[in-house]
Amino acid sequence: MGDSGPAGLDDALQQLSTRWRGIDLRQLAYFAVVAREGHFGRAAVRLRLSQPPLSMQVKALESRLGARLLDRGRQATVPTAAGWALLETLGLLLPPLVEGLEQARATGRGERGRLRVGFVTPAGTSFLPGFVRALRERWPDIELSLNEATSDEQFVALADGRLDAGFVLPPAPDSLSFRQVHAERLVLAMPARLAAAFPASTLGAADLPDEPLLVFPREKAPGLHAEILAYFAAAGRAPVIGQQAIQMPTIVNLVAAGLGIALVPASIRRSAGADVAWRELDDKAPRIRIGVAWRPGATGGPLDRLLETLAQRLQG
Amino acid sequence: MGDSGPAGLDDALQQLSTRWRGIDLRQLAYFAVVAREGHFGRAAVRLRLSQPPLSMQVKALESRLGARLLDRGRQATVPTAAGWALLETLGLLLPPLVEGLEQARATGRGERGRLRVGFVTPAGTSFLPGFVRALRERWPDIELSLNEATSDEQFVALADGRLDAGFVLPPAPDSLSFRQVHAERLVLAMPARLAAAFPASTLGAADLPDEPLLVFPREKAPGLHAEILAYFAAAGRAPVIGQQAIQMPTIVNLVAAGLGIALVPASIRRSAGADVAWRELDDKAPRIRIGVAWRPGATGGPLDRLLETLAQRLQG
DNA sequence: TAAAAATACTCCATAGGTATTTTAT
DNA sequence: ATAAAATACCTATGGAGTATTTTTA
Repeated sequence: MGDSGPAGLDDALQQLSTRWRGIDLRQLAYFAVVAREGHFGRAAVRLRLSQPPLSMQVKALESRLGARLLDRGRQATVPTAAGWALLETLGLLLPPLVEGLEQARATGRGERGRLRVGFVTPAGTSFLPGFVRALRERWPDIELSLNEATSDEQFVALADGRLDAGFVLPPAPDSLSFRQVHAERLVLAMPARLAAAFPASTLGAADLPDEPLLVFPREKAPGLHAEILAYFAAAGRAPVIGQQAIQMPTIVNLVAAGLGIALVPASIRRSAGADVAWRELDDKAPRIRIGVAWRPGATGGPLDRLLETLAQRLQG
Repeated sequence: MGDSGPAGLDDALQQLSTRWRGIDLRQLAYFAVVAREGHFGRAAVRLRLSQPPLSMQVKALESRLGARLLDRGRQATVPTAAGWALLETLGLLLPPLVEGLEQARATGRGERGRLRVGFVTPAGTSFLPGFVRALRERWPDIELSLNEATSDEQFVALADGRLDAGFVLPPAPDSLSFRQVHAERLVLAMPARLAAAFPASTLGAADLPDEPLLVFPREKAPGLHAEILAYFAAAGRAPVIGQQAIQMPTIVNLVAAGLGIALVPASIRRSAGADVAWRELDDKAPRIRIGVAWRPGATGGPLDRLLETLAQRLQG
């Protein structure tokens, strides 16, 4: 037998299967109820059984323990010294035991446990905070560990089992399950010096400033990369690709520094300064899509509760 | 149901008899052994039963808990998250539970508990220290509370249930059980100024100095009082009764102060100074007898162990 | 003597045994 | 292909029920 785990457990198991063979929770609970009621008959009612079997079970417990536990009197049935001792033990141990059973059940249903969740920056600035709050409220015993990472990093971590779920940009590899959970329009970020030259509040692909385009590296977000370039191409344009950056805030900072323009999620505007001017884009502009990815075989735990809560929020 | 005792116990009992009905220690132990072995077959051997019933019991536990506890694999059977959670609970709670069963049994056999014991001064200076040491060594879980008191005070306390056993001077009331455990010869204590006049090392009742006799009050120790006077009477003497005192050391001090002579237990000599001279007494001298008294109905607990240990010391 | 618990006896649910099949690597 | 666990089926222990007796204040 292994030597991990609590040292006393093996001993206790040994004792339970030899010396205390036959003593079970039912008998202990029966005794405890009689002791607290001080009356076999009322205890039997409480336990939903008739009095004789209750007497017999308590007697069996006394016999197996080798000690009389109750003093049967005409007016009252009171614990003996041994009975008080046992009652004290039970009072200390049965509540946490019941709690432990409940926790095991909750863990089995995925209502308790640890979830390692990755997310890309745009998720962190848009729907994720609200979702995390909702999940914590619904399942307070699920412990979340959140880690910001790019989509491709998350795909590897998911495949390795270092991550349970990831909020990523599509497309996800075929080996992973994926479900879209969020879509957000893109807006144009341009250096403030261009604001006067582009007064319109909404621009189309044809109207955009002829500046270097700052984008995510293709390999980090192939989907988004391709969609943005397709938007330009549809208007017959092939923008110069400027500096690449793997964080949305970095891209906005580069725009502020005047290095080019960028199409970024609308939610990023909050965190930008006055050096950046913003314009809406027309309906043909791509939307940034975020979804959750997970290993198909990893369900059955807290991940199910996450997906379930996610689905409920999408409907509601 | 009463409101005394641990608040959570009633809840736990309720849960055990409804929600977790049917879950018993046997099933929990079976699961724990399988989890620790990582193998149904070996666990079955360890538990002295065949593999199928073990599988069925674990399955029944899983079903009642509503959670799968073990991942059955070709090479190894490992706990699921729920299994680990339950195993942790069991590791924490089963050892103290087994301990509690053992303590209840020990309490029932009187091998554990509190004993309130009274004793008269001569007992405290003679055999009691050794006996207490022996009792503590044999039954370390019996907690002794020792109180010095006169015999008649102890008789009242024993009858009232404020004392479990008392080391007293006979005779004990008929309502109490009594067994003699110690007898000790008496010696003569006389003021040092008389030493030269009584050079013999052993004296008889007829030879004793004609000084006031210092004794216990008759009502505090009627047996001893009567025996001492009978010793004098047998030699045709009727000594003057001097100052009375209810403590042996006090009597010896009075002798030292020159107020008279006294017949006291030999063991008291250790605690006396140089102002007292000692003489042995002849064979007709009474002996001080000390015995243990107890309420006849109070047996069945640690008192039995005390009487038993006492009996063993008298034999050995 | 009357309330409370213990005993007598019956029934059936279920724990455990043996033989066999299914599963998973 | 093979070890491991699950399933099928049987037997018997013992838990729970009703009726009754014994105990005790």
